[in-house]
Amino acid sequence: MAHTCIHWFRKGLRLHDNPALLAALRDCKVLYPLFIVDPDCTYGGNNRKRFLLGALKDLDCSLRKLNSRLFVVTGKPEEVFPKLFKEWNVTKLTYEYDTEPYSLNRDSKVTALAKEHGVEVFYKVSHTLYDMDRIIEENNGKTPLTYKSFQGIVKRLGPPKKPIPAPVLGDMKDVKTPCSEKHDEKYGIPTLEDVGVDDTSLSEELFPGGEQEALRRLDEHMSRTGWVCNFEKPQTSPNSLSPSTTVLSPYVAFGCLSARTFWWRLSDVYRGKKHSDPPVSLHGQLLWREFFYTASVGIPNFNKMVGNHVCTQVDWDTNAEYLAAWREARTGFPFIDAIMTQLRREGWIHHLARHAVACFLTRGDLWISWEEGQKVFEDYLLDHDWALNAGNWQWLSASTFFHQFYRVYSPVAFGKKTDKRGDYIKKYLPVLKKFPEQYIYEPWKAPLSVQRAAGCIVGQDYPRPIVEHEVISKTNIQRMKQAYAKSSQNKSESPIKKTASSESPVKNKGVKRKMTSIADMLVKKKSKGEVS
DNA sequence: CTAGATGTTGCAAGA
DNA sequence: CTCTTGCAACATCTA
Repeated sequence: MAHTCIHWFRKGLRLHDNPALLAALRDCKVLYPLFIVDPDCTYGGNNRKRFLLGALKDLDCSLRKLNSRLFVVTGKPEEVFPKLFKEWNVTKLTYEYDTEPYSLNRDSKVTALAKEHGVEVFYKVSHTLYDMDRIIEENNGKTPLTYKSFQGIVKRLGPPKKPIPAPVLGDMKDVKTPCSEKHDEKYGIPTLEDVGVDDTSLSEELFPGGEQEALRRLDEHMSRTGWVCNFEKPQTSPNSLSPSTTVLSPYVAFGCLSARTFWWRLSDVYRGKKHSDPPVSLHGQLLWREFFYTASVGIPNFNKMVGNHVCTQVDWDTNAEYLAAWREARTGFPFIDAIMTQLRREGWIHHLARHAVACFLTRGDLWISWEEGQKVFEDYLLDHDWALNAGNWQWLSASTFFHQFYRVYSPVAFGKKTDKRGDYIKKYLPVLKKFPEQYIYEPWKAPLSVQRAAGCIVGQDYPRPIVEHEVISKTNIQRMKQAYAKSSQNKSESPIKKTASSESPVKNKGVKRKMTSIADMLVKKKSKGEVS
């Protein structure tokens, strides 16, 4: 059977370990590699858009080497596809499975349209190490809520699948991509300007998008054998002047780098050597990703507090002033403001730096909902990932997964552990550059003479702290205590209404797997047996 | 059922 | 400088 096939790139912006693409090549004579610029997707802020366009350019470049091209079309997928199905006489559509609610909904619509047009749909799980549904199934339909239990499940499932190689010219000998003279005009990759980005507002591109860049960086890191084997996440620094971790996360988030490729390359490095283990190792980091992905599939309303059964309900304040000060790096706490500056400028901050600012925004100081922080990170983080962002915000706000709310990060003390001199602060907040070490984390404590000598008066040139951390963090711990007390009271008074099972609803806080989604019902049947 | 250990990454003070 | 301890104190898992 020789199909005319569209391979739809969404995430998974790569040729290596792309089983749906390879499946398309196996039985088609005509291939259209497609990316749709979907107006319903924001693609985040300017840095994320630049990364995406870079990844698309790289993809097009790699496809050219296979005598093919990338077709970029703007519009809602459910409007784009019917036109393309007809225009190109399409008989098959392939894509990588995506578990985000928006994607599931979109894909179910597109699948229905494909059916109407007699187009066969085929997809594969390759964004994650495992099929999330399989993990939940292995756990008797319950979503694991601790890393330990998750590890146990994964151990029973065995190591993830090995990645498959990228297609080579030989795979293309019976496949053509019809390209007109006007390809660039009609289907070219949009410019930054096209997607509404003023490129003069962007700073230096530290992490260029694309599969080639991803694989180059992977090679670079994997050659540091000792470093990889000894890697322990909590020992890495949130405020080093250059990243203390791999920063491969943006590449994994966009699918420029396959998680399975990353996993097995790590296994190669580990082989025969003593090495660190999950949760702190690099393998452990990939498993954290799987953990949050699984939770995002199993827990309804995962990116919200209300309607999220595992999330502690907290009476967060609405405070536009505080939120803006946090987002715009003017809280008056240099460590917090430096981190937020790095985030906005460069699109990446260290995991522990995320902890510091997330705790500060929510349970630690400002008492603002983690959902607000989630939105800001969605805009700024190059490695933004729906499931990980929601999961980590719940963790840091001590709403879900993590419960030791009395452990509060200090916006002053935490950074000192790894950067006593405040070099990181001085890099991102040059206005404080001349402050002596003694006051760099709390410039408001410096005598006026010292402030004058540093050429920076607190209250004029740099903001005064918006809260008194020592006081407010103690108040907030009490507020958290109340929220916890209230939520455990609610749980014992009104047990969750799915009492069909014999388990106690209090103990069995882990949600039962939600009903099979519409997308599953429509799509999943087709590739049963292909997926796991 | 209870008691104790554990949980990727807290802080401050003191030995 | 590294390690321990008290601080106030959560849910979850295991014995």
